[in-house]
Amino acid sequence: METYLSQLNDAQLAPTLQKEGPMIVIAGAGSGKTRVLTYRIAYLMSEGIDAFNILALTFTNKAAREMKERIATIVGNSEAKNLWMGTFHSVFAKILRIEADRLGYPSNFTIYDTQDSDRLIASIIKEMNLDKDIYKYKQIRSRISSYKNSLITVRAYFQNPELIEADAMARRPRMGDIYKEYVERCFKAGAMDFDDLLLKTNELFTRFPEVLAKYQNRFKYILVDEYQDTNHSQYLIVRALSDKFQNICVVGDDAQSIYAFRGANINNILNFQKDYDDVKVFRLEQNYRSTKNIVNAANSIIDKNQTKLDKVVWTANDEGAKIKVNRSLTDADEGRYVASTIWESKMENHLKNSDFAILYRTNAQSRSIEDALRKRDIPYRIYGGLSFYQRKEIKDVLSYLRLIINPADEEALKRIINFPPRGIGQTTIDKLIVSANGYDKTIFEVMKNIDKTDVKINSGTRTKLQNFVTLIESYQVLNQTADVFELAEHVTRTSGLIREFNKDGTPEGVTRMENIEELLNGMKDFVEGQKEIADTTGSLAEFLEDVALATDLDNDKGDQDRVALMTIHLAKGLEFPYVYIVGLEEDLFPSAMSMGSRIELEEERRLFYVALTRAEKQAYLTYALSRYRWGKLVDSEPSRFIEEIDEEYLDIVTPIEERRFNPMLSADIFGDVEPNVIRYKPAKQPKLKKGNSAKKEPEKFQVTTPKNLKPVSKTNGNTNLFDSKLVVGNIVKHIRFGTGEVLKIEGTGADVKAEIKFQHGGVKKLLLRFAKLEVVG
DNA sequence: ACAGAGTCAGTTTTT
DNA sequence: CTGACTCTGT
Repeated sequence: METYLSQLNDAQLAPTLQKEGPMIVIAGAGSGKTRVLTYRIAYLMSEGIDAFNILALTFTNKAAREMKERIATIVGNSEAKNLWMGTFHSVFAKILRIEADRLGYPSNFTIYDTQDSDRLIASIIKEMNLDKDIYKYKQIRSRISSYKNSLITVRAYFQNPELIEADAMARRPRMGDIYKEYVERCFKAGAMDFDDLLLKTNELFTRFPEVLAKYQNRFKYILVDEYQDTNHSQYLIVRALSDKFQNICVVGDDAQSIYAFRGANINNILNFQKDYDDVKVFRLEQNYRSTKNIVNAANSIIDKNQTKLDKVVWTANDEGAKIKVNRSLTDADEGRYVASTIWESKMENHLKNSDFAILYRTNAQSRSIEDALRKRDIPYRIYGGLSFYQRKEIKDVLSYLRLIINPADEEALKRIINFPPRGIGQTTIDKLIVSANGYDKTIFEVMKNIDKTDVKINSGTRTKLQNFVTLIESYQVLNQTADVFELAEHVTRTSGLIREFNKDGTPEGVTRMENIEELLNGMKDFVEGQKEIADTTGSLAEFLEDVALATDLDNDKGDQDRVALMTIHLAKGLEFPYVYIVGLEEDLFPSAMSMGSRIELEEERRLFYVALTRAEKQAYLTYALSRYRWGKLVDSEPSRFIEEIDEEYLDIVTPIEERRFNPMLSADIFGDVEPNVIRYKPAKQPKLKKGNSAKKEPEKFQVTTPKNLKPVSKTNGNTNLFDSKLVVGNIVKHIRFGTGEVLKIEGTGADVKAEIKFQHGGVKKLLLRFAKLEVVG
């Protein structure tokens, strides 16, 4: 039982055994802070503290799950189950469900994701007849989000002349009105956005001292991981909950604070010692993760920052290989370099794919890397970006389920009221919204009582509306008896969703079907998982909450051997033997948006520090001299961060120019491994006039798409445009064209190829049944 | 109501 | 380069 403590060094042991009082653990990268947190909880429990009295707030749900499992092996499964662990958002969503009625919310409130918020804001701006070029919904959303994170409610906003002034100066005098309307509409829809989960928790604790007392008494011991990334709202929650017993343990690293953009306040960790009396301070400075080269290089970077706590990270590990720095001509070359060196080191060292991670600053950068990995047949998995639950078809299914639980959910309703199409158009929906606002009812209620209202909608459409209401109500009845999986299966079948996606048998529709299938499988797992875990209900409501708050990382079962691709932000807390940091170019990393101030630049530098310290054995830094941005090749310069590393830790490898002509490393020898791209040669070779070879005019070709064939791809919901690539000689053109349209191209050389492809779900697919090349002239 | 066709603005980073 | 929005005609 006590043996686990022997796995700790002295520096780790001290905070682990510190049972009571406020304490902070300043933990350098790779210094074993998760281990300290885990063992401290296990230790508290072994000292007789009830698991019910411990609350641990982690950065991801996955981290919470893993810690819980580890603790279970030490103290036993049944005890560990009683621990409350999870992210701020998931823990307080649970508490809010219990206490919802005090705040006037239903306990089955919906959680709006960013997309839902965006759509609601966009529709409010439209309803208010505001100029959408001035009132950009994304900017509005981020303003609202930062208000909420700073606990500026609508009322507080209107009482604050400075804020009103600032928004007026930004040519957005109606900002406060939008904010007010947004909050009211969310409330009416029984919905909370991500920020509300924290804001409403604060509201709950301030307005109802007896509720606060209840949770203070319950959570006598509180632990917070990644404390440097908490925002003001989270800070206040922690303060309030820990106020009575002051048994608060925060762990973090100021050098890894990278979430200022979502309100994280680095001062929370810098000032912790001022917030509580007699704070015990612990430092973990020995790094167990990385080689000396990596640790020292990382130190040399973070040294350039002015704002930081005193701390020296060191390691007893081997010297290790130097950090490889590679320059490429283009982003595609960069991808090839990454893919080929992964391939080589896998061969040489018998490594797994999962030993490698490729980290980038922006999600858009994954494309060129993916292409290169695919050509080498290296399996990979992308984390983040457009997550599974944000895909159109998945959100459609989920919207039906959301509406079953909470018919007030306006965004879910708007999504599916006419999908699949049932003859309810925009005009009708607009009328319903206006009427709902007028009667102060939800849209669903208006529809249900359509005959008692004075809405001007003709009888045909009324019937359609009533049919829709009846459909949803029949699902609600089924939800009483069926489990999540059975219900969802029934819904997808009877709502017409499956028919809609299966309709034309397009590859697009097929992927959508596969995704829906995957969702249903996930539900089956969920239902079966719940049978084993006693403390959860396995209800639809619970499933939807999991889905709303789960990240890609949380869902990763880690059972597949794949190279990991993700943003640096997502990589925080993870480690990999081999790490590539790609796109180290000025304006990209550091981001062009962050070069305005020292504060922002220092955050970028911390981000780079986080990236580098993910590596255990070997780090690669790569940059390209030019890169495609918005379809245009743009020149770029190496990032200043490369120069900031002490040169003694670097190994500048062969420039890519020499590599790209090495056939062994060229992608071409692998042939065209994208089976979905087919090259066409013209049926007739263009004839060159004899004796006239001195004057080789560019030849003209044209591509015709026959009118009688239905397009297979749609670039958006209602248009038929094909994205195609035409290769004529060495001219490559990207063209978008419609059915029956004629394309004219010029080029030299007889070898004309037309690649016609389109994209869906991130996978390039072929479309060519109707492509025909003809030679003109 | 709806499909087709044309135009336009956008890239940090996430719960 | 791409998705989202707008305009047009049926």
